[in-house]
Amino acid sequence: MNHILQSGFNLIDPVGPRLGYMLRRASAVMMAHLGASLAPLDLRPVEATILLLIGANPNCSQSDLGRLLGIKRANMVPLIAGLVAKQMISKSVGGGRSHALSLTAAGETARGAAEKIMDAVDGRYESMLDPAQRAVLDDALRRIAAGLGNGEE
Amino acid sequence: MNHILQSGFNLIDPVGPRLGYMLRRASAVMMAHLGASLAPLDLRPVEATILLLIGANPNCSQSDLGRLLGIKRANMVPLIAGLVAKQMISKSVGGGRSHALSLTAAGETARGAAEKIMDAVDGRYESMLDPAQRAVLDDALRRIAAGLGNGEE
DNA sequence: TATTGTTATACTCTATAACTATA
DNA sequence: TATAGTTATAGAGTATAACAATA
Repeated sequence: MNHILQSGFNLIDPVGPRLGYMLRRASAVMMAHLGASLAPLDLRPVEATILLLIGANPNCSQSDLGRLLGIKRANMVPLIAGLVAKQMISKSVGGGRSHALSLTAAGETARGAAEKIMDAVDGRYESMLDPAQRAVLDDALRRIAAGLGNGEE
Repeated sequence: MNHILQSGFNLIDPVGPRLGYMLRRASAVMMAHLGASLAPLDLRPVEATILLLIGANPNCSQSDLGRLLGIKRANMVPLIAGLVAKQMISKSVGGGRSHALSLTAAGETARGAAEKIMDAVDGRYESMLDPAQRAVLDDALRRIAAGLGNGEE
């Protein structure tokens, strides 16, 4: 087990302390953890998210989901088709050309299991912070995600 | 300009308040902003990062960079080749089979410009927070990125 | 033998353009 | 005409396997 010194170079990291890269790395760590935790359900994070969303919004359309998740219409097609193939969601006729999406019994079971896993993963990281820190983190992330208030640039 | 009501459905969002998804969205917003801001330099965020890293660590190898950035050896090849093609970095002989990477004059110019842009983007978001909030955010992101202290799972 | 650089390949995610169907 | 779903396609990003070169 002597693979600690794998290189003759110990790099100085000028980007590690930057906000943008810290966000990126923290996000990647949590997403990787979530992905590994959902793997036993044969669900990716985006699929679990869609199950939770349809559960909370029965009869929504896949375009509705795409808008909320920032996923283009065209890219929703294989996602929804995959969950239909797994018999977790079903389509019925909706207004216009849209479909009304709902969870099947198996889909509701998967949604419940996925929610439990997502709660557990979030909980593991939230437990590293005290309530005051969590409140500050929440507020900061919300403001960053909302983008720059005025100028779009 | 009446494209406010683009759908008959206003979705409830059960994943929006989750830590993992807030991190992901905040990261995506900042990365998109950084990408757009670097575009005039014809540099992607990962290329700008590599320029900063080589500037801080002259004569490092591309495997060193890959290890620090979490990019596989095989995927470093086109990245480094692209920056060599842009005449921003150059390779000289290193130990073993490795190359010693360094910035050309044009690369040093680009590195300086990229650093200024990265400072500006980070600054725009950091200015939305007071110093106490920034300190809490930094600490929280660092701990999340470090992963779970003990059990890997 | 271990490490580096390299090629080839595949899979996911994302983006655009174009087409069809429906209110 | 505007919206929804679909198809095809192209570009990043990332992963693995295999190979050559070098200490």
